[in-house]
Amino acid sequence: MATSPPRRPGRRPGRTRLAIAGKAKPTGDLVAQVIDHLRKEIVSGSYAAGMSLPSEGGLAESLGVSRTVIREAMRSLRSQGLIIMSQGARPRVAEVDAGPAAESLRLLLARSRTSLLQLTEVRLPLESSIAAFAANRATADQIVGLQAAITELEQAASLNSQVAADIRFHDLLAEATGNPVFATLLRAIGGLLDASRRRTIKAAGPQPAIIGHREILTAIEQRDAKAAEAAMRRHLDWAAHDICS
Amino acid sequence: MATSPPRRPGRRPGRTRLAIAGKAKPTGDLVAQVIDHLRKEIVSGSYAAGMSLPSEGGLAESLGVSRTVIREAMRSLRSQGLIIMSQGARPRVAEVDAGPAAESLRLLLARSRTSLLQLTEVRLPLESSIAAFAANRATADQIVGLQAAITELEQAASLNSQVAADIRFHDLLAEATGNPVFATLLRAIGGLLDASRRRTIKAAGPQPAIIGHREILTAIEQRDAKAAEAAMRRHLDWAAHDICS
DNA sequence: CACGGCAGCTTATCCTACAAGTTTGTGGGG
DNA sequence: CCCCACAAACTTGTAGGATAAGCTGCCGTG
Repeated sequence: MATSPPRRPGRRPGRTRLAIAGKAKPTGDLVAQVIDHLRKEIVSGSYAAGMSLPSEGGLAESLGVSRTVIREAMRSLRSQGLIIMSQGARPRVAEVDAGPAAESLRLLLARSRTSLLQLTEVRLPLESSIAAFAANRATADQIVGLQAAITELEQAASLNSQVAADIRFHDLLAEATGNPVFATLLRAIGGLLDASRRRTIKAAGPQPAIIGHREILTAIEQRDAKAAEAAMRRHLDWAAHDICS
Repeated sequence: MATSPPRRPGRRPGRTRLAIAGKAKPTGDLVAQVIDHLRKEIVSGSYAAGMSLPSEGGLAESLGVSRTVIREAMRSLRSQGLIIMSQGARPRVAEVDAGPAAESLRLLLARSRTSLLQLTEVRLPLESSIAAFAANRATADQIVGLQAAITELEQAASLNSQVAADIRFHDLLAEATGNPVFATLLRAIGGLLDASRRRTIKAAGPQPAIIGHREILTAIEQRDAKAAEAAMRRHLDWAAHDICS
């Protein structure tokens, strides 16, 4: 009727495209396109961590889709740990965090009924390599930090603080490799082993862990990668033995 | 006006709760509650894999929320790989698959600006262990599959199919460990190394890969874990050498 | 300058409508 | 009886508008 056609609601006919998408994307799934678009912007760094994203309304207008589509895309990105949303505030780009990946792994493992034993199997070679690399690369500061983590474990009174100190030592070790991939994978797997760690320390006390950590650190101080790896293997074998039995 | 109050739109006042949720959940986030609810049903097996879920409308009514909320929850579950949706069809519970978890890890690694060298450093101990475990556990069928993957690589004409066959061999190997955690981590890391694989095979041709794969498979057929691990180490060292230089 | 309050913006939820796809039931023909 | 075509019913995908609740920053007051 009017000069501008009133464009009734409902799915737009034909091949709808994002205003942004220069390349032809023959998929009819607008939400998926928006997810891809925003994810690329975030991963590439166009939207830096901590930065505020445009509002839903703004994105809807600039991408030429409805707010419904934007909201669904946002919900997906949020569940992937890429953005943080709270009512009233504009969505912000989340800091890089291994949490969502660990959660995703946890979900998978829960559904496929994987055992702690299987996690331990993966952890063993991973942490062994971590120990070896750390022996070659740990800086003096990092060695001091590792020492501090051992002291923390020695002086920890509660089970909670003991477990925390144990985790801290292993995290610092992964950091000392200078390779963030190790730290990431370790945290993803390690997060699933928290309950097991707890049980182990509760049953045997912190002493075995303290001894194991000391052996590992000694090998690292001597820059002996093989010894560090062997010490880590012994340390984890002890923990694994406790799981199986 | 009517006997039933017309319940105006907008956020419901006070503490809204899901009709289902028996336990008090003081969160005001309806979508999160629906996600939790459905996720529990799926993980616990109340909704078996392959089964159809109720329609959005049905869920909305039975949970006492609007279809908008259901849709956003579904979108989140979909991005976590728990359900599969397509227009017109009711959503179905997805089979257990490591894809989404691997994708999540891949996303994390992509954001943390890791180099190829760092990825290779992690890949080495991971794949070495995979080879060792596979040597101990591969079934006859899996060994046949590995053989087929090598043949596929030998007969592959295009670079694309060569790379695909290479990836396939490593994936099958990870599967042969019987431990899905290995497969998941490998796929997450491997996905980031595709470009590198491509370069390596393009530069050196498929022959070195074929030889490496054959050595690994031979060790596995002989159930020699140490030999399999060593063969994998040589195979990857060759590839890594190509990256660095 | 410090601080409280208000206005505007933004998200969270609800609703309705319609397009486009799938599933299902029905009827006819073999 | 079985099988296929076809239509009706159902379901998801998208648009758009409305209201409630929460956050942010600006401004005025002390």
